[in-house]
Amino acid sequence: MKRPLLHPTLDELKLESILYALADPVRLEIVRRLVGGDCPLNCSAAAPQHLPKSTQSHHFQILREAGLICSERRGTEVVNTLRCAEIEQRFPGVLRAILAASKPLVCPDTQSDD
Amino acid sequence: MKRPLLHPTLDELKLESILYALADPVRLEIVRRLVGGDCPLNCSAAAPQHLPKSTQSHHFQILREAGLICSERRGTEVVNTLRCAEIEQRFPGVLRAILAASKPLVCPDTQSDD
DNA sequence: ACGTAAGTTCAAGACTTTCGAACTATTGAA
DNA sequence: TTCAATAGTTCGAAAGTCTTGAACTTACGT
Repeated sequence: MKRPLLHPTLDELKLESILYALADPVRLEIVRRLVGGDCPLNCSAAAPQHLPKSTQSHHFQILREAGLICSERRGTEVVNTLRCAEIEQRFPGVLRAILAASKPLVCPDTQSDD
Repeated sequence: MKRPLLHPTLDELKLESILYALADPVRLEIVRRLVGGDCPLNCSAAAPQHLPKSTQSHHFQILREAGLICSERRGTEVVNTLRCAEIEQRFPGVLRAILAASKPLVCPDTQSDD
């Protein structure tokens, strides 16, 4: 039995849930892939390869319920988009800064190496 | 037996750990109190009242190990400061945006935009 | 030395996460 | 329409994390 895909409204977004959702490396990677491309991705395409499907489903539920992504059933798949603008409106700068920080672009002359 | 208070270096900071630490309402509140005042606070003063001490200790450990706070023993207490500048250096804008978003300030025009 | 105050450690129960197995729903082909 | 394949969901169990009371440590003041 598939439940409807529920999305919180702008009002219902909680900063803590968003941070929690982004605190997991797998979920952060999913979000990065969604922000990267312009077109919506299905779950398997947005998730890292070889992630068990049950785990994948769990991660997407957390992202959706935190309000980070919008998921729509399209036939047999679920296509996902980042709720970028809404989150930016509610929590200005947060998602942007996190996404910027999440890519430690290895620029050997600007970064001190480890 | 009390273990030494270990702090990650700048290099060792992980974005995920920082987000995870801030994703808990109690810990976010602690961080807010630390950023609010200029002087370091001991654990009991920084934590919400009536929080069991074992829970408090656990939360401070998570904050410290994520690199968000610096804790120093001062006699019988542990005084804590936010590692604001360091985190800003490593993950620009992240902590600032989260703190700004965490308090829906009554005067929205006083917020500096990034 | 004693009592007090501030934190820490430990252990147990509650809760969460992960993942295989079984399941559902939609599509496309025969 | 029936069948197989595909994309996700649900369930259940094992492993892990969180919360908290109780017992402990450490430092301070008297």
